Amino acid sequence: MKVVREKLLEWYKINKRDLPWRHTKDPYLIWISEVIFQQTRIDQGLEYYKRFVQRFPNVKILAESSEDEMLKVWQGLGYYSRARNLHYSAKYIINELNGKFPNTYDEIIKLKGVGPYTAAAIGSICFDLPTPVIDGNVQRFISRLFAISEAVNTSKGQKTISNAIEKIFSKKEPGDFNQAMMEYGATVCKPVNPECDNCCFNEECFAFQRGIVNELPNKVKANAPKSRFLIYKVYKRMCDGETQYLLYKRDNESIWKGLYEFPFEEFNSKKSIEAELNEPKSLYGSVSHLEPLKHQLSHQTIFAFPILIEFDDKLPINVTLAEWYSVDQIQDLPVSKLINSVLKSLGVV
DNA sequence: GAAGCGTGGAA
DNA sequence: TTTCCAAGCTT
Repeated sequence: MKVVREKLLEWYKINKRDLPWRHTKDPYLIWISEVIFQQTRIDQGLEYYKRFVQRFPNVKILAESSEDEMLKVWQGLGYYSRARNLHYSAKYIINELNGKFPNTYDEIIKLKGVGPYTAAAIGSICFDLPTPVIDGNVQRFISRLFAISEAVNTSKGQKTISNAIEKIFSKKEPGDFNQAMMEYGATVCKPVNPECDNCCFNEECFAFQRGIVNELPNKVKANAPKSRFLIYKVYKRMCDGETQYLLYKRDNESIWKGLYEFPFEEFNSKKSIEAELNEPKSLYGSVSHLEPLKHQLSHQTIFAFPILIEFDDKLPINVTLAEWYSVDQIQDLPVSKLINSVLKSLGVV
């Protein structure tokens, strides 16, 4: 297996993509890059990485930023708990660790939002710790190389992958080796249409030898997303000559926590929403229907029916914790893709 | 251990 | 159009 290790390292040194975080060993910058690219493709996150480290170039500046501002930079990237955990951990590093980034696996993994993968990545890249990473790329590359048919998204399958990595892992160059496995999985040993014609491991790859490359990795299938039906209530008013909208910050919910949105009411079917919308009523002002939106999440399908409720005066609205924001103020509020679509249809953004 | 957490691109 | 997937972590 020594030959696999050396071929992979050699391949990486020649073929690695030129990416911003590959020019540094600053644990702060590596940390940011690793968290941004959790469950996220390079194409999708690259500009976010550049913006994030430009705005928050070190852990102190991140720790001193406001949550809203940091979430605004993260807006559109998804999995917002990553951003909130970064912020929390930055304050922890400044306040509890005297600003010194932890340099052992056990200390690194204590950071909120840092799990086995990210701790191993930071440790190996920044501190030469001999800790193998296991991400989606590695699971695919290793399961094919060793023809492992166990489901990789189970603890048993993870253990098998982990044992297999030990056979080829380089403790001498752990950072490069870890990145090499991931880079190979991302660019050659791809999920669909892997480039076996262009692969230097045809002789060593058990899946290739057996003709089962496209059957691996094996995974336990995810559940089908559940449908949700929401009416978003867009309250709009003129106040002192400026247009204002009523929004609130999601503090207690799990999804989109920390982001702002319009108050909503949930229904259990599209039919019940249509019945509600067809019922003519005007409590405080004129009501008009905005463009319905379908928003696909990994685990939910949201059917959103925004309605615009325009006020003639300053009648108070009793919505918990919601506040009026001017169009200018809304530009700085972090919002989900879905709410951003509603704001676009209103011409606010 | 299983479910929840975003978004966008590819097939 | 639908499905899968992408440098995972938390509860």
